[in-house]
Amino acid sequence: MAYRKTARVDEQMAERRARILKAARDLILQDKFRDASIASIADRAGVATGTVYGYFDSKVELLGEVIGGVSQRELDVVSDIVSKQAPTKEKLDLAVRAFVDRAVRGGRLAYLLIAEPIDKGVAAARLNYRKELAKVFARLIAQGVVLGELPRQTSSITAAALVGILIECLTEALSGSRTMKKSDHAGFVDEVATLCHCAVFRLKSP
Amino acid sequence: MAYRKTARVDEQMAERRARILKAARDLILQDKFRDASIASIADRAGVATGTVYGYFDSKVELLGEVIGGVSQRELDVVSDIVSKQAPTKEKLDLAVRAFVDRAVRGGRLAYLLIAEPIDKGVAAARLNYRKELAKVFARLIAQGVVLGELPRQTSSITAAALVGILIECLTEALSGSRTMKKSDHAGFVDEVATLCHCAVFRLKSP
Amino acid sequence: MAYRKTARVDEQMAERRARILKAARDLILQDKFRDASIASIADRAGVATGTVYGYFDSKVELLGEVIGGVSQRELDVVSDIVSKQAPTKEKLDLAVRAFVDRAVRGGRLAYLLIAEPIDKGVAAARLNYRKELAKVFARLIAQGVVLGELPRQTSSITAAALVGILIECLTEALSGSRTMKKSDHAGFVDEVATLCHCAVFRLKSP
Amino acid sequence: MAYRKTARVDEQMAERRARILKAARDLILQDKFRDASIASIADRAGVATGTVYGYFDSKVELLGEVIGGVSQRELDVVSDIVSKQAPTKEKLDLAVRAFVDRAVRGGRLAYLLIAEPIDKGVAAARLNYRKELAKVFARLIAQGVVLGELPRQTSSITAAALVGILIECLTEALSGSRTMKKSDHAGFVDEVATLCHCAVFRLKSP
DNA sequence: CATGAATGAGCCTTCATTCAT
DNA sequence: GATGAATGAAGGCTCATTCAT
Repeated sequence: MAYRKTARVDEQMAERRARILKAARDLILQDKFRDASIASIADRAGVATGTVYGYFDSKVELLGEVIGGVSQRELDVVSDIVSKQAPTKEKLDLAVRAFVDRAVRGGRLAYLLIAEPIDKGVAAARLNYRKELAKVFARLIAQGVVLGELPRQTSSITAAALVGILIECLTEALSGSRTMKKSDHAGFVDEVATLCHCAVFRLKSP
Repeated sequence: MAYRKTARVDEQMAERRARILKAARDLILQDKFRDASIASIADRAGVATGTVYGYFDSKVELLGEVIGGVSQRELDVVSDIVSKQAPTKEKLDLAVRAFVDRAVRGGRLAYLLIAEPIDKGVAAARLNYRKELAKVFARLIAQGVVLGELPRQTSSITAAALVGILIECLTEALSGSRTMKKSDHAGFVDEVATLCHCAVFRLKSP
Repeated sequence: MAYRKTARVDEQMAERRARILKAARDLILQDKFRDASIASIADRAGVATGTVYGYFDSKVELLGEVIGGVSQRELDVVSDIVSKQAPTKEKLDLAVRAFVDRAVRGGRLAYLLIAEPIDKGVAAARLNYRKELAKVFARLIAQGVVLGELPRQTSSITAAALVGILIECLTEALSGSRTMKKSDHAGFVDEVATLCHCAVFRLKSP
Repeated sequence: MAYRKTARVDEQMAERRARILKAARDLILQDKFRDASIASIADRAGVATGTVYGYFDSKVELLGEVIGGVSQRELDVVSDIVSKQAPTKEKLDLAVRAFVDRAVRGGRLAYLLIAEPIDKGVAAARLNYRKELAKVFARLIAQGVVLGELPRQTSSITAAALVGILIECLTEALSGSRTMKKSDHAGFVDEVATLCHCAVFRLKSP
């Protein structure tokens, strides 16, 4: 019985943890960072403010985990594609399209990871996300170079450029409250994919 | 005598204004945005807190001017180059190199314009900076397309991509406290310039 | 147990709320309005400044409730008397005497409602109090006129005059720190009652 | 020459003093007390903030003199009437009508002396005004009693009542932004005069 | 004596964090 | 472990007063 009780308690706690994280995520997405006070988060999660501190050491840690959580999924998707067996060119194209697609569908989520005013300690999580994303791309590029599929280049720089292209184009596209039409969407994705392709292959005009 | 007195006072006030701006800039660069309280800024500038309000209407305005001041110079430099009479390819190359050069020399200043946690009201100034920069590039690209020097493309998207490339590569390069060696510097600028070139000319590998 | 705990907590909170209100009232009565800063009030109530905001949304609301609380009781007393079935003359006499009596017993409290320097937002509560009191009297007078017990007159003007008589006489009597002797008290109440009577019946000397 | 220079300087200073007082009065009348900062007053008077302190020791003293100045004229008018040789009944009527008339014409001026939120130190001036006004009436009443023209009464109480009637009726009439029509005006003055008459003669209905 | 920029104490309010229950 | 009221430091801003020029 002790076992079952503990298990149930663990379950409850896990669920509570998740509820708090979700509440934080929701608030950040809806109301901008600045309104995501511990009080609001707790309220939305249906727990007491003090309870939050039973699951997270500080606000910074909580928000950091929110960013981290959101980021990880994006990273995983891209990372999975990169890990596949396929020509570099194809993998890049797939990865970029997947990323853009998710971001556009996710709406303001991309914005959150990029441009939103943000709490001091949380900035680290955000920067880390970019760094990780760049790492994944850097791996793909380095592979491509070694395999002779790509020209020589500093993979970290190109990777950063890819992240920059993705982020800035997405921010530009998503920053307004306007939603993209389906037709626009396809064209947009194509252009961004082209830009990334060109950045990686670096064919210069004479 | 009245004249000299006024002149001297004006001088002093201008200097004080500059001191306050510099104090704000320094604090932002060193200690992150969040520590740039009016009290700290005033303290660092060697004035009383109330004095700050004699020169700026609010904290947002002050920080906005810090960003704006830094931004404008960059924008002017790039804008001037774009306005010249020369082939698009050349102008782009010059503009990109000038921008990167200034950013690298400016040290962590570029970082300020890009990735730093930031006050709500100040975010506007920062976003505005990116938008303005993108506008300048968009103008250049649109011209190039009309003149037949560039392939058809959505100038606003490419422009955003250029901003992304510049900002992200610079952030990557400057984010650490490490300073770049001179030899690295040249190579770095070359690569970024190449990336921008490729983004604009969009030559795709078969 | 949960019940008792909650009950006890509620009790404590109610007591704290009362303590804060009392602290505010005391400060206002003793030290004039302007010294009733949130800090002083909190200090006097033995709580932290932030605590005040757990019970009141803003300073204006707190001070408003101080005034309102005091006022409402007075209004209720007078209003109840006016609502009774009795000759106008008698009801007026009772109401006036009740009001004066309470004010004299309440010490300098009446002063608070009348003449004390006051915070912008709170002024509304005070003016409102006078207006409400005047309304009650106006109702009584209008009734009296309709019933033929009083001569024709503009009830709102007479009502205002009654409020003026009450307030000014009370202020005069209470403004000093001196307390009224019992014998004086009776005479004072009689005179004020007479004044109100005359104002309402308006018998002019030839 | 020394003499003339001094005289001219004195003249200038007197004028400046007057300008500052007028500026303060105007601001108080137009913008409510709270907006009458030393800076605004100085600005409106066309002098530097520091200059104000050459003519008044403190803000409290300045505002006090504003109230005092306004009050004195009212007091003088009433006092003059009371000092005349005439039946008490007549003098009271004249005094009351003069006071009400001036107040109604003066617009918000009466309100200023009565109900406006007010600075700590200035309250004294305001209370003093009421006290002085009451004194004048008390003198009239005491005379009337001695002369056998009025019934026995506590002159200070009746005097306070008169002040209350005047102030409250005027506040009621002037508090709105509405201006009184000429016909209303006459009726209003008549009623207030009647109320004061009745308060003083105290003829009670059986 | 006039000037007006500088001063800095003081105000209201917010909110991450703690801790008695 | 959950609760949520209490805490109090910190923040942005105002303004009466001072003083070097």
